[in-house]
Amino acid sequence: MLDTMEAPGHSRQLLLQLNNQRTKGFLCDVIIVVQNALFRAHKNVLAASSAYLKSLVVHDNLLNLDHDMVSPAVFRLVLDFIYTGRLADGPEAAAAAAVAPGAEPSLGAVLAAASYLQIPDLVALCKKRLKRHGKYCHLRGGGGGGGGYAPYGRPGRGLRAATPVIQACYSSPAGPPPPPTTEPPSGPEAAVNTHCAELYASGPGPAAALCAPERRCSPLCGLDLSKKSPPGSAPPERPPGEREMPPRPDSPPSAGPAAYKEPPLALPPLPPLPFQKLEEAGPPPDPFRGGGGSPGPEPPGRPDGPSLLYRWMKHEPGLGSYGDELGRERGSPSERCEERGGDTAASPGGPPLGLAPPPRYPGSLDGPGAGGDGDDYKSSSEETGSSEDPSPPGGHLEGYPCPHLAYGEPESFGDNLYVCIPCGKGFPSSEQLNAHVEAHVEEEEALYGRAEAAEAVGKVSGAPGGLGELLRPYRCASCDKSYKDPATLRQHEKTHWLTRPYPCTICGKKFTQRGTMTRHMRSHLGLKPFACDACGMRFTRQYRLTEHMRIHSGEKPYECQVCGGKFAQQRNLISHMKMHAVGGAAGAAGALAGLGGLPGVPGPDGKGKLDFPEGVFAVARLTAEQLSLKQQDKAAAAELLAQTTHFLHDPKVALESLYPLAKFTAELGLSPDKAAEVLSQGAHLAAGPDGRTIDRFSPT
DNA sequence: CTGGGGAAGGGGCCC
DNA sequence: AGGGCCCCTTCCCCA
Repeated sequence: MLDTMEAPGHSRQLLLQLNNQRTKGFLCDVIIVVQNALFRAHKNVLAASSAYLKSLVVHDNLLNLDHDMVSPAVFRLVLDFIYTGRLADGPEAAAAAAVAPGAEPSLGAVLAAASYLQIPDLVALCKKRLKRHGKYCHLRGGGGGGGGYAPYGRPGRGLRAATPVIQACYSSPAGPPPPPTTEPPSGPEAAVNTHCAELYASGPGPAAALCAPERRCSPLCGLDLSKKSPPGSAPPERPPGEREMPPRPDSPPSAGPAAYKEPPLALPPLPPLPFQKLEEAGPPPDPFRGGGGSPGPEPPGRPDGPSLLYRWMKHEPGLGSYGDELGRERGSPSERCEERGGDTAASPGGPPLGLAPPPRYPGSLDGPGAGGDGDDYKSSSEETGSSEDPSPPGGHLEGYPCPHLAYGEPESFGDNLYVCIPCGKGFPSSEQLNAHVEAHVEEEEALYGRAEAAEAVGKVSGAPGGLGELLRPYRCASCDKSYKDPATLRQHEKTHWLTRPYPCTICGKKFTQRGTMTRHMRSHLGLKPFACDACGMRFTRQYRLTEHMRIHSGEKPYECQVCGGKFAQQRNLISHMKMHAVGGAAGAAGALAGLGGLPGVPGPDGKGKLDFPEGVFAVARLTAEQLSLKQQDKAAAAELLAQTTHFLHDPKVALESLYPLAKFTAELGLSPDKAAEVLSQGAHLAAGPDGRTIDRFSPT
């Protein structure tokens, strides 16, 4: 039997590694949202440290802490304590204050947070320190009124006016917070980015300023995904008596996204509200903060959402600095990777550097909304496996210019630490990567040069393409699609890239367009700037709100041409038509085609009225002629055939599905028999001599 | 249990 | 960058 032996310092070393990984975001599987700050951490570590967090991480990958209970600055200290066992003091706190004046958290606030989060060790530590300062008794004895913790006003370093809830929190450490007695912090302390593992949503305070690149607060910082609420889309006023929505005494403070959801009556048990604070922190005014409880006007000089987002994009390693900025910022990936390269010490026990396959997306970080998109992930990985993938054998990160972008931890690239996003090739030096990127730029220029040349030729000679070519002169070399302007073409061409240039920093999913990525990020963060005036429901997109408003107006502009059913959403009409298609392909085809005949209702291709191939009309004419129909029936027959677009592709199906056409043919004035005759003859004509369907007819 | 409808979330892509 | 629209998908409710 082996004697039990203990490696000295093992636990400390382990904690060191965990903290190291946290600061790099490596294997972080949970995001904690505190007001407008986001912290990344490990569920296991949180669960092992805090009973409260343990209860939350089981269910969510995104936790929202009540910032009345924990300010971002305080939570940073708490998180540091969890991962180090030390409570920052002295220089660190002073540094925090220097960076964000007023952000220096008070010991009382830390104690309150520790109590709130149920971290006994930290509670004990705070108490001990407070006693040492002779202040603990004050805290305990404080009154309930606002500013009741005046004893901590500004007693000294590390102690400043704390959050209004210290006392209440302290008195009920395990419970959820009572309603705040004063304004929640909205000042600079609301956004203190002092750690690498944080990123920020928008909000008052100098979050963006704190994220200056020189602070090297990457990988995550300065994220603003808020969005201006459109005029007239302001969140609705709540009914009297509901203006304040204090945390429910029986629920964790993160509960309650439905807090702004009307009506309160039929509400199911309130699900957690992971993002409410983020929404509040965003530009749109939120009446749910209460009339008198609004955060107040934004501090002057605060960067607006887009600019903040822009800055984040610009400074974020690997994020958004590619694509259009391919040439301009191509040095960035190198620098990032240099930084990352230095991180390799973070995993000394790990495998030696070597080409490793790209990491799978951390499933636990899929976050809300990722569920239905598994195929996207699949396709993404399929890209990697594509035969056209220029990646070297063994593969390397596709679209991971600098792996700490998403995960913070160095990946294994072998010597090729410098990775080109578009093609995924790795290079051993930034210079080589730059040279390679240069080639991409030249390719682009050559491409657009060709497009312009082609345009010029087309204009002069009236070459193939005619009007279309003139209207959309910028043609994609990969798929022959053409566009009006080079920017759109450039945008489109990214869809052909093997690697997508815009990865999500939370889940790693990659996108071809920055806008899509930021929209995706909003879904992670639950930012829903578009509110329905009628019911208060909020949406991530204006279009969704427009769609939603039809529920209230009763407008159902989309009508089924088969059964007359009306729909408020076009997508539901389309799915409805598929149901018809199950029962009769021709009927569905006719009905779908019929959409094209409805003003304002786009056809199944979604591009407006259908453009029937001239061949269809040719068949219709021939059919009508051969059947010797009456003149008006000829027109009806032609219309019938024209509407039945599937006819040309599968006449057999069309013939077998005549019945669903009955309604339509009746409207045309054709008897079912006559309609069947028309279709039958049309099918005969539409089929080639060998029985195959003729897809294209030349106009006669 | 199943199918259909209503409503909504999310991604792609063009303008 | 943002808006808009299309498509796919999911969830929920109800018959």
